[in-house]
Amino acid sequence: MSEERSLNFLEEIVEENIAAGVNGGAVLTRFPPEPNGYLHIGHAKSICLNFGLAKKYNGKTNLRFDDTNPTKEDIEYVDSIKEDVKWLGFDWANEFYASDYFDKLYELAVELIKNNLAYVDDSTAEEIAAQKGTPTEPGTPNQYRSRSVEENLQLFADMKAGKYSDGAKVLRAKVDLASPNMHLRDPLMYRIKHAHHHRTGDAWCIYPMYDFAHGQSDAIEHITHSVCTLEFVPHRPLYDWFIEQLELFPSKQYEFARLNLNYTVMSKRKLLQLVEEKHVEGWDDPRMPTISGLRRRGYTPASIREFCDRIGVAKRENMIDVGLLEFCIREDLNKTAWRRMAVLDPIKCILTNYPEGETEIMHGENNPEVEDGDGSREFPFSRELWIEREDFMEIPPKKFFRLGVGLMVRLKNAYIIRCNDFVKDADGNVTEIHCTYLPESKSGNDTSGINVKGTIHWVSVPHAKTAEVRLYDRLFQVENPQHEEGDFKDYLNPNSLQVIHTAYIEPDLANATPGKAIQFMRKGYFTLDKYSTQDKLVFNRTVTLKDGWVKK
RNA sequence: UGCCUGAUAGUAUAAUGGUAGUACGACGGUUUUUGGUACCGUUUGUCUAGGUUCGAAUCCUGGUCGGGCAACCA
Repeated sequence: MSEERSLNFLEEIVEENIAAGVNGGAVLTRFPPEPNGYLHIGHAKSICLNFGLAKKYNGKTNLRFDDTNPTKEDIEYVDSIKEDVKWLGFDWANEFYASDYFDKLYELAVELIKNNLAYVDDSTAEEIAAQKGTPTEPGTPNQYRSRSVEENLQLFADMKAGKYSDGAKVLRAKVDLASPNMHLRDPLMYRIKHAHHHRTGDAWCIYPMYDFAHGQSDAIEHITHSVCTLEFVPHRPLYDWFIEQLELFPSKQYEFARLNLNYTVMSKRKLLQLVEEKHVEGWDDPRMPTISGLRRRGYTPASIREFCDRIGVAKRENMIDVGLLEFCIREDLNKTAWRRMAVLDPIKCILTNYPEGETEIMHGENNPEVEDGDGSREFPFSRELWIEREDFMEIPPKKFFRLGVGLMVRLKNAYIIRCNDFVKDADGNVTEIHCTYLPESKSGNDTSGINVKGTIHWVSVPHAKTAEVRLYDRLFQVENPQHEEGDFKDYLNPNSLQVIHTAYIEPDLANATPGKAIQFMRKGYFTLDKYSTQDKLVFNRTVTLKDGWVKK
């Protein structure tokens, strides 16, 4: 806990409420996803907020599925959402579904009809839209608005009984057709949908709308602080209206600005499109901003929570730089990831003065950030090594602390070598580098007295294992694809995935497991892909290391 | 141009009438067997015009700019 950290506006509201004794000082929040897609980093902000607020003030949080539209929802999404929330590290007090309340909601609707505050309307969707007027012109009542309570009661019962086809009738709240707030112009409460629901099956053919389900569900559960995003601000008067008319538990709605991350999209509709049109592998493609994508990419729950904490909460529209997310994962992984060596773009380096056929065992600590190195591992050294192609230059510029003819570097956890020569093929590509090693410079008992600026990673040729390595870059080429002209998909980054089919890795890496982060020294943080096999290891790059080396 | 809502360094976020601060970024340096990490330093800001006040990022008025609202979606 950082001392003297100032409160965000939601915490201020909660503290004021507690001080004033509202609801006896209780704090009960909820996280209310619709099970129509996978959770993304924006949901993580909401999850951290709702669970965090409750935890801070000794309250609880319910997980409630807002499952009032059976045609878009599926049990697959329910399962993934539960998995993701748990993975993020949160436990809900209760698992509820808006569909649990269908009977109760029906009763409440009947109550409104009895109080002459709701009516059955036979108009088509188009007619209703036209009769609602425009933002500058008031709506006009139709003939159905004045139906008697008895008739409405009967018609609504008939709607429930399945006497009408989809779209034939709706139930509307009788609020104010002239309201400057469009949401108050007799909003729909129920529509007819002869559709199978993933939980209630075929028990219902009428389903409540968001505005007549969400607030009522909050009230039924005695949610004290119903936290949602800014686009629901205009719904709040209606949220309050229903609760007042029905004299329910006084849940209150508060709104914050949703998370926007640059170089990606966050709307479920757009993410669904990317999946369906195969621009990505699936919801858990490591380039996706989904929780499952981030998990597969190698992000940790702690790093995502830290990110949500750092971005703060306010009511102002924001665009967070993805660099902050990357900072959070680097910060976490630097302290936990074991260091290993892997050569992604190999070139052969031959130590001409090292005996052929000889092998030495070298040692390296798992993580220098941890006391005693978090243990160590062994790896073989020999005459022929794979090194990174970019660690050699034919004509090295000033301050190039790597290899070039006449230059010396330290091989990590091994010897200092000097580059003497190199071999080119017919096309002018460098194919081999010839070096000599300094026998007295071995790591651990270096008596050479020589200091070199650069240290490079390497893997012994005869001992190396191979793996496929996937390098990910931002999904889009522009900061805000949604804001650009035309189709957002026109702005996809064609190089968001680079596959390296054969990278050479040190033998110990055969023991990698998905979710366990590894730092390929000098290259970045990686994790084994969830679909990797023993026969073909696949590593995903979570994030690069910060690179302070600027080429000129 | 009806209603709602917001505006503080490049990006976020504090300061709640009393010294505009913090983080990320960028730039420079020290340390380093990762050009990583760590540490140190530098950098840049109150949308605008008035008003109230000893004093305004904060309160008031006008303007400007951004976001949202007219789904039988949530």
